[in-house]
Amino acid sequence: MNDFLLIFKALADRNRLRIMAALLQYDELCACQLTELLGVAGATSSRHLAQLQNSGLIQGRKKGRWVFYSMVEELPYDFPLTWLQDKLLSTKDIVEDDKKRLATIMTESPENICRRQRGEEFGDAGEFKK
Amino acid sequence: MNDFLLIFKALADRNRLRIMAALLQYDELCACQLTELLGVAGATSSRHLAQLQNSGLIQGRKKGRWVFYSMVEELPYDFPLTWLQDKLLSTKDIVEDDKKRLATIMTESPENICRRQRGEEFGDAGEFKK
DNA sequence: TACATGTTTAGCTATATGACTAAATATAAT
DNA sequence: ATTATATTTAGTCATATAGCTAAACATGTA
Repeated sequence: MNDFLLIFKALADRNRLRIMAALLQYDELCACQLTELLGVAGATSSRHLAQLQNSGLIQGRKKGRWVFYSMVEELPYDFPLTWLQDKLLSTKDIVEDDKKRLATIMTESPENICRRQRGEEFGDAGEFKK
Repeated sequence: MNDFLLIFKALADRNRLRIMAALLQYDELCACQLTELLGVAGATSSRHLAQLQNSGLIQGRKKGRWVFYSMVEELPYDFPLTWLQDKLLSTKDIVEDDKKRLATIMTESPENICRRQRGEEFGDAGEFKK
């Protein structure tokens, strides 16, 4: 298949761009933190992460039960990450709200995030529109 | 809506990347030449061109009955066109065959291409209308 | 061992996308 | 004006994609 095309397909989704923006701000984030950021089901966020990983842009590092994701250092096709970072982080409608959400998420332990996600699997406080 | 995302969506399709590659090799190409290159229905290629144009990467110039497409000079979000050109034109499975096809197409007049396309609307072999 | 927990995979559904044909539009030629 | 022609839009269909829940997997803990 076509690796070059995979890069654009990986970036052609709003939630995956949000993941990229998050990983461009923090060296490493675990799956549950990114799930919390996106506000989607864990399975959904996992699929997005798999697609980004498959494109060669991000990598996952397993540490016990957690998987920490980060940008790949040696990017495929010399992908211009600096440009992406510059534009992504200054594009309001994608990451502005996420910056605050991320800051909050980083103050919590992954354990607490995961615990809350488990608890919220069914009916949280109605904040589940989509 | 999100313009930045539109760029990646525009590039997340093999046929649209083929169009980009073609326009990175030739200053201007008319719709029928690009249709001929892709080997799809004229309507299909027209929709791809519209999407690329809507993303801000290419532009169309009307000249009589023909519409000539070309890259936009002032690209949105400082899109790194040099990088795209470099990688796209050296990625075999996308453009290698197209380079020869394009060279052939350029030896013909748009009129002939359009005439053949009309004739080939139904079944390409043997259907010699007029 | 058994259980708990973080993540992924499987299976499903709704929407988005890309392909086609036919009709509509815009412009040139007669 | 009428016809021809290049392109776009409308309408349809099949496939791809993104979301969900539930089950499976992998690993830590009792």
